[in-house]
Amino acid sequence: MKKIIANLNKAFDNKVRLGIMSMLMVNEWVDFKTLKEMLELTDGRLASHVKALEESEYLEIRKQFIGKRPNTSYKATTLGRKAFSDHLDALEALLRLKG
Amino acid sequence: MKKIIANLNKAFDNKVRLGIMSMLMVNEWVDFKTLKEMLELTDGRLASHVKALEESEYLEIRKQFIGKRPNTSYKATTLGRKAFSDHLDALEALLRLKG
DNA sequence: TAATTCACTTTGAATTTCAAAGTACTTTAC
DNA sequence: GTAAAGTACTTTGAAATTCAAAGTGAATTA
Repeated sequence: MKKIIANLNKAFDNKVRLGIMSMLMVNEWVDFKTLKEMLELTDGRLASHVKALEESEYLEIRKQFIGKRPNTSYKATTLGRKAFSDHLDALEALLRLKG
Repeated sequence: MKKIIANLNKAFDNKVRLGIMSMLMVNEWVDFKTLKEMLELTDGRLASHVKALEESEYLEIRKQFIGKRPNTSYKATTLGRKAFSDHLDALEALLRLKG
């Protein structure tokens, strides 16, 4: 009857990071602009959170040019997917106290 | 295709508060000591988070004596249940991007 | 009478979060 | 040809959050 909240990952206690990871669970690569628009964020706020996730090695970055314009995309790493999935399991377990 | 994370409630981005609310969704009244043990928290940490939830009017407090010992219990208010439930719906919606 | 229980409050430091502004380079519009 | 807009940041600094640790006070059991 222990470890009720211990398995919740601190990396995902923030809305923005939850949102980013959710998007990246569905779509392989999502670019900066799309994330920014979908999650309704400022540049700085998004940049800081992808940076945090990158430092945890939960996502990887690809920089390229589309035409002449820079384009930066993000993808969840295997580690990131695992961590997020574990977090969701922990959340579910928490709520399964209900049943 | 908007409001992906806007409906997530800031009050529940913290593990401890998630844990407290989860317990209170299942059990009408839960006392301080039980919460503390179940969630493996220090007195101060638990006290600060129940205080925050109380200030949001998400839970109510009942103080009584059991025998000669003080006993403090908490219960989710209707507002709290609604807020938590909405938060979970928002979480679900977020993850339903998947399907 | 000393230690323990219960439920806190206070303090202070560390961490986190965020808006705002700045950077740098490119491209499109006028 | 210059001004505005696009892309993807970084920096700065202030505010908010989080937490451990220690203190409080009243009662109780050893």
